Amino acid sequence: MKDQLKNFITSSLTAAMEQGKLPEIELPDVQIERTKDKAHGDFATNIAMMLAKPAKMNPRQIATILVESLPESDFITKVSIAGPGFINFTLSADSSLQVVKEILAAKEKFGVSTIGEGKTVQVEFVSANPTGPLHVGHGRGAAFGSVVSNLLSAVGFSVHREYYVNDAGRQMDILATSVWLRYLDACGENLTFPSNGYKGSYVLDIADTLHAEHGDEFLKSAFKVFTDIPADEPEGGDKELHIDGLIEKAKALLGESSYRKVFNSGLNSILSDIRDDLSDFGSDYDEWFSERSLVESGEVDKAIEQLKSANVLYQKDGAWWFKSTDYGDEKDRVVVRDNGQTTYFASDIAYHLNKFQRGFDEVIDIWGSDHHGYIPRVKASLTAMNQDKDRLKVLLVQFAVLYRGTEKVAMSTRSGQFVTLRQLREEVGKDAARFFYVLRSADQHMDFDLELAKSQSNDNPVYYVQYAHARVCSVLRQLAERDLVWDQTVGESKLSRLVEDHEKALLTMLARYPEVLESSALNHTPHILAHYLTDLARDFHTYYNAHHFIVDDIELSQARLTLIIAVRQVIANGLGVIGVSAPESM
RNA sequence: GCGCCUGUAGCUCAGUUGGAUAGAGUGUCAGUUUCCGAAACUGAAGGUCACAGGUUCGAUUCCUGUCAGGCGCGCCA
Repeated sequence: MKDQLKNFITSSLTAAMEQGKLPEIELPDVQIERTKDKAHGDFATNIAMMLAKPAKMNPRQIATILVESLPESDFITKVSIAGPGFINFTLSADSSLQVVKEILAAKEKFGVSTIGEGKTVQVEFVSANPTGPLHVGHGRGAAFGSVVSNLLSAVGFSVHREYYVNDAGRQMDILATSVWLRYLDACGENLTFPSNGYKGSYVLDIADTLHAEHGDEFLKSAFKVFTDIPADEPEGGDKELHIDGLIEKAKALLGESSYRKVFNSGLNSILSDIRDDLSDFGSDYDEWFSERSLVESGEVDKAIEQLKSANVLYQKDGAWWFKSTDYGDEKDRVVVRDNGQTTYFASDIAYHLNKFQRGFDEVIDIWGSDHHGYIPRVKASLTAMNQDKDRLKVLLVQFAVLYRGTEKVAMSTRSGQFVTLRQLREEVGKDAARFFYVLRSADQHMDFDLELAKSQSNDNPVYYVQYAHARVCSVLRQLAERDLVWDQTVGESKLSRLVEDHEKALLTMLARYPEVLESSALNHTPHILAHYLTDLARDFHTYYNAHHFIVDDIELSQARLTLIIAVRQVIANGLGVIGVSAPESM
C-alpha cells in the first residue's frame, strides 16, 4: 500500500515538473507514513515540506500542485492538504477490507516478505562459557537472539543460528580442576576447596557422576595435590596464583589423557545441560561452534600468521601485539602471550574470519553490553585481514537486573549464587519469560522482578495477548454450541458490513502487521512486534466488549466472525515469531 | 580521566529513523456483567521529554556542553 502511494506521488511529481508547475529539482526519497490521528486519514506524506527549500516555494502551494496532478485511483477516496503542508490520503473502505481476505488466504504466511530473499545471515547469540548452567542474565540474550533470528527468517533471510562454545582457555581449566577436586572429595580425600574455584552444586553432581562411573581412576592424594601450591587468598596468598598452581598440578598428576577425561566430563555435562535448557526455552540453534576446534585445526595459528604477513603484529615484552590502534582501537592488543599461549582474542579473530569465509552476507553478534569495548578490536582485525568490517553487526543487549520484590538479587557465577534460566522457566513459564524479555528495547536496562513475573498477575502482557487469541477460539466454541458454523465465503463477501469504528481500527491494525514485521526485522527490534501485539489485542478486547459477533443478522455475524478469525491469525503469527504459544483456552 | 549506553507520567516503558494535540501498561480515583470468557472494558487525574544552547519551515528525535545513573578501559573469557 505504501509503495502504491509512493508511485502515486512520484508520478504526480514528474507530471508537475513536465508541465512546468514545479522547477526541475532532484527528487528526494518520498516518505509515506501512517497517520497517528484518524482525522488525518490513513496515510500522509511530508513531501511538500521537503521540497519547499530546493523548489523555493511555499509548502502548501507545492502540495496543492501535487494534489492537482495526482492520477485517478479507485483505492483512495479522499486527498487533503493539512497543517504546514501534509498531504493526507484516505483509503476507500473496499481497499481496507482487502487485508482480511489476504490474511485468510495466506494464513500462517501472512506478513512474511521476501526482502531478504537470497541473502544469508548468521546470528550468534548467548555463547555463554560452559562453566555452569545458564542464569537469568543469559535469558535476555537467548530470547532476543532467537526472536531476531525468527524475524529475519520471516522477512526472507536464510538464517544460521550459532552458539560459540568457549571450550578452550583458563576458565575451562578452572572448571576441570574444580570438578577434579570435588571428585577427590567424593573419594574421601580431605581438602580445602580453592576460593577461586567453581562452587556451584552442579560441580558436585558432575564429580559424583565421575566417581560413580570411573571409581578411583583419577584419585591422587590431597597432600600431593596441595604440595608446593601458592597459598590461597584466605591464607594471605593470591587466589589466582593458587588456582593456577592447582591447574598445573592437576595436569601433571593426571597426565594429558586423564586430565582430558575429567575436563570433558565437566564440559559435556554442562554443555548438554545448556543445550536442553535453550531448547526448552524455545531458542534453537543450527550449529554449536567449538573454540577448541579452531585451535586444533590450526585456524588460530593461521590467522595469526596472516596478521603477521600483513605486518600488523609486533613483539613487545615477549608477547605478540596486534596494532589495533591503526584501525581506531584505544590500544594495541595481545594475541600471543609471553608464555606462548594464544589469547581469547586470537581465537575470536580466527572465529570471525571463519564466519566471513563461510560466505554469509551478514554476520550478527549478540553480546552483553559489558563487551562493547571489544567491538573495535574485532572489527580492526577483520579490516587488517582485508575483510569488509561492515558485514559484521554487533547488537548489544543491556543487563537485566534481577529483583525479588524491591530487593536486588546479587549474582555471581563463581560463588554459585544465581537464579538459573531453568528455575525462571519453571516458575514463570517459557511464554511469559520470553515475552517479558523481549518487551523492552535491547539497549534499555531492564528491571526483572521475579515476584512480579511469578505472580501470574496481569502486569504481564503475554497473558493479555494470549487471552485475545483464546477469546476468539472461545467465540467459535460458542458458535458450535449453538449449532452454527462460520461460513468463510459468506463472511468475505459481506465484509462491507464492517462499518463500526472498532472494526475500522482493527482493519488498519491488521494491515500494519507486515510493515511491523519488516521494520522489526530490519532494525533488529523485537520489542516493536511485542508492542504491536499488545496493541492489536487491546483493540480486539475493546471491540469484544462493545459488540457481539454472534448476532441474528447472519451476514453481519459472518462478516464479524471473519474479522476476528483474521485477528486470531495475526496474533498467532506474531506470537509464533516471538516463540510464544497461542493457546485455544487458558 | 577516556569510551559506549541510558535519562519521557508516582513506577515500568513506547514514541513509526526530523512531523500535526508526546502515548501505553501499572498504580490512584470513579464506573461497566440477566448478554460470545471480567485474565476484559469505559472515564478522570497525572509531563519544564534531566538541564542549557545550536542546526530549520518544524527537535523527545540530530549536534555541542553540563548534570545524573549503568557498563567497559587485562598478556581474563
